[in-house]
Amino acid sequence: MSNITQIAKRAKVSRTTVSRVLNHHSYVNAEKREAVLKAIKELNYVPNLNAINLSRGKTNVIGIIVHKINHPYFSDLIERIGKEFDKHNYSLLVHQSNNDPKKELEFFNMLKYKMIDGLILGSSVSPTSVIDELSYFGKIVSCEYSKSNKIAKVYANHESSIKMAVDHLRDQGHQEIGLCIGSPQSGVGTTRKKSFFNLQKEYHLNWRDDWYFEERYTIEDGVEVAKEIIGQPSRPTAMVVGSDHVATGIIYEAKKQGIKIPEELAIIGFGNQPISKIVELTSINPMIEAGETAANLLYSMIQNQDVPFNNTIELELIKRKST
Amino acid sequence: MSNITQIAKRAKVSRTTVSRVLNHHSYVNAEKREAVLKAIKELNYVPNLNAINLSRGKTNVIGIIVHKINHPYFSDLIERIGKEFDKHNYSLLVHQSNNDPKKELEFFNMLKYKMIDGLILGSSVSPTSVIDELSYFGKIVSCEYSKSNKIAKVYANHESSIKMAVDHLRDQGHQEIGLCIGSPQSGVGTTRKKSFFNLQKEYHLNWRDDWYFEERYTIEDGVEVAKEIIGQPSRPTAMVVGSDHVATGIIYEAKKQGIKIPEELAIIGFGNQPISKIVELTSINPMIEAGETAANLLYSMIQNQDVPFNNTIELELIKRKST
DNA sequence: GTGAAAGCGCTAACAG
DNA sequence: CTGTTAGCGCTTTCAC
Repeated sequence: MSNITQIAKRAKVSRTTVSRVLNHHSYVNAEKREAVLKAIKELNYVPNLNAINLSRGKTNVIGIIVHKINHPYFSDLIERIGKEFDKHNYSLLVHQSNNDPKKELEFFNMLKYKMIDGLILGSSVSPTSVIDELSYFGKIVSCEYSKSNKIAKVYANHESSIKMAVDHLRDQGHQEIGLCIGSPQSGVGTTRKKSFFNLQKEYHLNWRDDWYFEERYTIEDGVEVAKEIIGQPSRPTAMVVGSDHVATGIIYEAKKQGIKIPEELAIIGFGNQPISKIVELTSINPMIEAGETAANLLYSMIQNQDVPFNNTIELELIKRKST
Repeated sequence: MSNITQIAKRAKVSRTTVSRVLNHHSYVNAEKREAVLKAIKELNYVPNLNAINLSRGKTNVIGIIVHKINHPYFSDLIERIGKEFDKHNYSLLVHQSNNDPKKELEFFNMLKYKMIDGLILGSSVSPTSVIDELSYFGKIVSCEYSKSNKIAKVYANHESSIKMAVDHLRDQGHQEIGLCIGSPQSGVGTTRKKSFFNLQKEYHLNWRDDWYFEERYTIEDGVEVAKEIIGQPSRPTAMVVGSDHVATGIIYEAKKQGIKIPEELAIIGFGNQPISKIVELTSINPMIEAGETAANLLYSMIQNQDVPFNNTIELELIKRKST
C-alpha cells in the first residue's frame, strides 16, 4: 500500500504536485504529470479517503435515519435521497432507529464526530432540545414536522390531511369512522391521532375505543386489523388508515370474509403507494416528492446556501373504489 | 471545536493521557482522569472520527451495494444486515447500482480507498476479474452466487429451485409453463433463465416465446404481465415467477379479469414474502436468512477468522392455493 | 502510570 | 508552474 510521498519520490516531484495531478488542480507540467501517473501505476497507488476526509474536513457522506429500513415508505425515501445525492457524488450512511431514542442519539454522533456532512431525519422521536443542540454540529433536514427551528423541514400538514380524509368519508355519509396509525410517538402519528380525535368530537361522530389501532405498519398488520374489526359487535363503517399497505391488508381480508368494499366498509389510506392502484384504494398523497426535496434542501445547505426551513407539502385525495 | 491537544493543555497532561481516558485504555491516575474529563466538558470536546479512522486504519463502516434500495428483497436484506452489524457498532454505507457496472465500480472504490472495512454484494453485475481484483483490498461477501473464489458467498442453488418449481407444476399436470424473471444479467437471473430452458427442453414442455418475461420487479409489473398473458391467443397454464411481488400482481390482475387461480392459471413465486401469505401464493423460500448469514460471515472475516466461502442455502417449497 | 515523538496520508496557503 | 511548510486530529510504540 503506497502513499503520496512514495509517489512523489518515485516521480521526483513534491507531494503537492502529486496531489495536484490527483485532484486535477491547476496545470502541471506535462512531463511531471506523466511521471506521476507512471509512478501511480507502478506502485498501485490508491488514495486513502480517511486522510482526504480528515484533511478536507468533510466526507461527502450524508446520514439518514429512519424508523425501519424495509418499510416501503422509508425504503422509497432512502432510494430517492440516495439517487439525488449520487448526482453530487455523495454516499449514504443509513441507520435504523426502531424509534428508539438511544439508537438515534448514537447515530447523531456521526454528525458530531464529522463522519457525515449532513443528516436527514426520515423519522425521529428525539425531543426538540436534542435536535436543536445537534443542529450546532451540522446541517439537518427533517422529513416530518419538527418544532425545532434550527433545521429545515419538509412535511405534510397531517392535520389537514386527516381532515381531508374525514371530510371525504362524511361526504359519503359515514358517521362511524375508525382510525389506524403507525407509531403514536412519532411526529406524524401524534398529529394524526390528535387531529382525528379533535374532528371526531367537533363533528359529533360516533365512537368506540376499539375502533382505534396503533403500531400497524404492514400488509399483515392490516389483515389483523380487519379481523379485529370484523369480530366487533358494532364495527365502524369506514376506516382512516395511516398507511396504504395496512389499508391493503384490511381490504384484502375484508373482501375475503365477504365484506363489501366500500359499501360495508370504506377505507382510505395515505401515500398513494403503487399497491393502492392495484387494490383500488382511495389514498391521500403528497403533491411533491419529499425525498428529492429533502435531498436538495440538504445539499443546498451543505453548500452554505440559504433555504426555506419550513416546506409544507400540499396533499391531494386520489379517489378510487375503496370509498 | 476543540481537539485533543487543547484538552491536554487545559488538563495539564499529555495528549496520550487524554487519548487513554477517551479509549478507556489502561489505568489513569484518578485526578488526571478527572481533570481530563473536566476539560472535555468545559471545551465541549467531540472526537473527530476521520482522524480516528485514519489513525486506526479502519472505519467501522461496511458497505452494501444492491440493485435497487426499495425493492422489497433488497430493503429486507439491508435491514437485516444493518441490524446484525449494529450489534458490533458498525454502520452501513448503502449504495444502489441499478445494475450499472460503472456505478458498482464507483462504489467499489469505497473499499479500495479504505472508507469501508468490508463489502457486501447484495447483487452485482461485475465480471469475476473485477471482483477478484477488488478482493485484494478487503473482505467481501456476496449474497448471490459468484464465480470468484476470493470472496465468501451465501447463495441459493437457483438451478435446483427452478427445478423444484417446474417439477411441482408438472406434478399438477402443467405442460405449458411460462417464466418471468428480473434482470437477465444478474447472477440469479442468468441461472434461472438457463435452468428453466434446460428443463423445458428436457421435459419436452410446450413453449412459446411470448411466455417469457424479464426485467419485472414490482406488483405493478405483475399486473402488466398478467394483461399480456391474458391477451395471448394461447396462454400458458402456469407461470414461474422470480419475485413474489410480481407474482402477486399477476394473481391480482388475473382474478380481476375473472381468471381462476390456480385452475386456469397457476402461479409460483420466490421468496415467501409476507404478501405471499396474503394472496395465498405458492412460493419457494430459503431456509436460512441470507442477510444475517452474510453479515456474520463478513464480521468474522473482518476479525480475520476463517470462514467457509461457499455457503449454500437450502430451499423449500411452501405450497399455497395458487398452484 | 505517564509523556515524547513518530506516525496515519493528504491538502492548501504561501512564496517563489 | 512547483516546492516548502504547516497543518487536519488522533493513536501508539517506546522509554522513563
